[in-house]
Amino acid sequence: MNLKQLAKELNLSISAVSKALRDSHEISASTKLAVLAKAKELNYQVNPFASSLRKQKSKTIAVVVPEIDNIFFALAINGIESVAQEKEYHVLIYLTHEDAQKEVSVTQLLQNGRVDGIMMSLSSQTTDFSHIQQLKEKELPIVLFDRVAEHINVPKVTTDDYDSGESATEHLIEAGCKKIAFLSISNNLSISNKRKSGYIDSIKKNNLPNSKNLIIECSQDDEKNKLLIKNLLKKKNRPDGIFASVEKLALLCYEVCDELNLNIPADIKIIGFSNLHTAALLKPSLTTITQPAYEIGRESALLIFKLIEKRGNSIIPEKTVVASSLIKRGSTKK
Amino acid sequence: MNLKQLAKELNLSISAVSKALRDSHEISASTKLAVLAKAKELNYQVNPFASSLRKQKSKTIAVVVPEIDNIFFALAINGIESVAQEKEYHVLIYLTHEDAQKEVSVTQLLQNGRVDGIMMSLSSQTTDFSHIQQLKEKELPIVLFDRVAEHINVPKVTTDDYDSGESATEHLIEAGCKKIAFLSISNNLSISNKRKSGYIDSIKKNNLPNSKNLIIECSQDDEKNKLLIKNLLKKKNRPDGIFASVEKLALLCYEVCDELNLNIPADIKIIGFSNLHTAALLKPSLTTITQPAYEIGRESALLIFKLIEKRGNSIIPEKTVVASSLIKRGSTKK
DNA sequence: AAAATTTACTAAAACGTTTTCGTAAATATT
DNA sequence: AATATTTACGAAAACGTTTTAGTAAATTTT
Repeated sequence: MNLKQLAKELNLSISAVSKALRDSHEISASTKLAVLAKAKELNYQVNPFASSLRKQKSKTIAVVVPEIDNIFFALAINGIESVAQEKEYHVLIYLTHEDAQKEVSVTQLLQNGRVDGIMMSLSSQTTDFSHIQQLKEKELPIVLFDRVAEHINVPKVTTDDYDSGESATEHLIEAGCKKIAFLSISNNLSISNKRKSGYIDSIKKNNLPNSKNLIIECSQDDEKNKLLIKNLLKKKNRPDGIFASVEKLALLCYEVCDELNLNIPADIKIIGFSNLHTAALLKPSLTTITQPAYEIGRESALLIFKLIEKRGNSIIPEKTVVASSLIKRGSTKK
Repeated sequence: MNLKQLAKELNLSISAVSKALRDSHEISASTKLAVLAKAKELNYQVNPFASSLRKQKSKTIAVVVPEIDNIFFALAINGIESVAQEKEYHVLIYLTHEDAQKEVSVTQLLQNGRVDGIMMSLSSQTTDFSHIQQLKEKELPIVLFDRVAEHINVPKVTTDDYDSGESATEHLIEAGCKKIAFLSISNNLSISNKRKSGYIDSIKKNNLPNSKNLIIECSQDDEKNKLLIKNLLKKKNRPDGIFASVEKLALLCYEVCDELNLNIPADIKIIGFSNLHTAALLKPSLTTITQPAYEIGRESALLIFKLIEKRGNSIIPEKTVVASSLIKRGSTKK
């Protein structure tokens, strides 16, 4: 069922029917009624490709994320989808699996008009940002969220990573920690680095030991990460507090403490960025910096639609920050 | 940059260029080379809408799920995406948020050719399946996964819910439980009902009390669910084992036991369907029936592509079952 | 050497919309 | 009543591809 057939049924021209369907003022009320009725009767639906081809609009946005089996990204996508649904847009999902090359190829794939905008969270392996710059130059709307590239002037939505890094560290200090380690996930990632800066500055401010040995550079390989953490905690003068920059590192700490028979929080206190539903159910419950993942998703989506619908005058903020919240639980009890 | 411009640059006709790009035998090797080179130089990319319009193929599949911030669906989507990437297909995501009405409207939305196939996991509120039947009649390929409708003859991919229900119950019995409760999530859901059947049959086979009072019908409202569970465990002759049909109900049990000061597994043993990363980190660690979520996603995707690429002869299995595995942990220790 | 076939292309239609432009008829203005 | 404007529609172009049908020229077959 297409416009041609519908028009024939109605004894009208294709253009009249098309106009009637989008409520054009050129069409009389009675004709509109007839068209709507017939369209419903015959279950007419606009062909999206013909429409997109003609209008040069896809009514679709892309979400490019490193992984989806990570509650943060799942929640962010949830937020994005909620806005897309309001705007009657469609959402395409692409996973990079932390592979910079795949990120580039997806980015190139999306430059053919398939989407009206792209929302992306960078892979931890991405060190070159020219593919992002390219989108910018092609004037394809893009918003980076959470894992952003600092020095590229595209709109970015993040949480207050530096501040949260500071307050997480302060919280450990208040809980009595004297020697706090920081678990970094990747030197490529803005989130990791900003959280680290917050940590370092807080350590300095409080005149605590600011040793490079206390900053552990972890990777995507959890076996290796576990070994790194184990070695850290096996040392004679091991730290009495750990600040994990991402969820999975905090969980690895729990595993290692189990294996080394270290008591949390008596022997060592742990805090980590996390959106884990079960943080409160762990023993001890895990003190977290909980990121506003859903809101970050929503904010990013609202931004991308601002860019898509942009009229000359509107101002798009380059940075949007949605605050995280520190949720104190058992793992940092005095 | 489109075919027209590219053809002009090459002093060729549009059709020659189009054919060269898809390696047609009608075009000489030298011309093909020239076309490929120029296309690369000018960064020509096929317009997907023009192509889809002409070919009546979208190169896109839709995934319709009740929620995404649920590790099971996240993993399933991961599996689906891996196949889609291999096939160079695009993946659209739609969330129904357990709303039957939204499920119907999404289904209708997708009947205009936007996708070549649909993979769906039903909402817990869905009781009428005519929208699925409609897809079937429109010959729009559809595969149901995990949460399927039993009596509709479309391909379905699930785990061995009945068998797993049985073995979960047997496991509790072997661990010494004499009075086992089952937490159902929705009477509309095949997964819940099949797991329940496995439970009931196992209970009967072992001559244990088969009381309706031991089957708790939970809902989407976690406050209410918690109350139901609390009431169950407050009873004088409370059960000594609980089989939670879905992850979140198992977690609620942990919360309730905490609040009621019941010791797991001494006072009560718990087993639940779950894909939780942190199952092993809970105290005690949670015994789970772990579903092959990623594989279910992959299988469903492979099936949808079989349907999409269907040649008259190929046979599509109506039921595909991927086995779950029982992972014994602390919550069911003798 | 004539006829048949193959090669390598071009022209044009088709996919189904949307939108611009044109125009009779109806209505309003002077 | 003559002119201007509005109403309500239709024709046709355009979006960018893919594919069918057609055709000179080159090659092969008889």
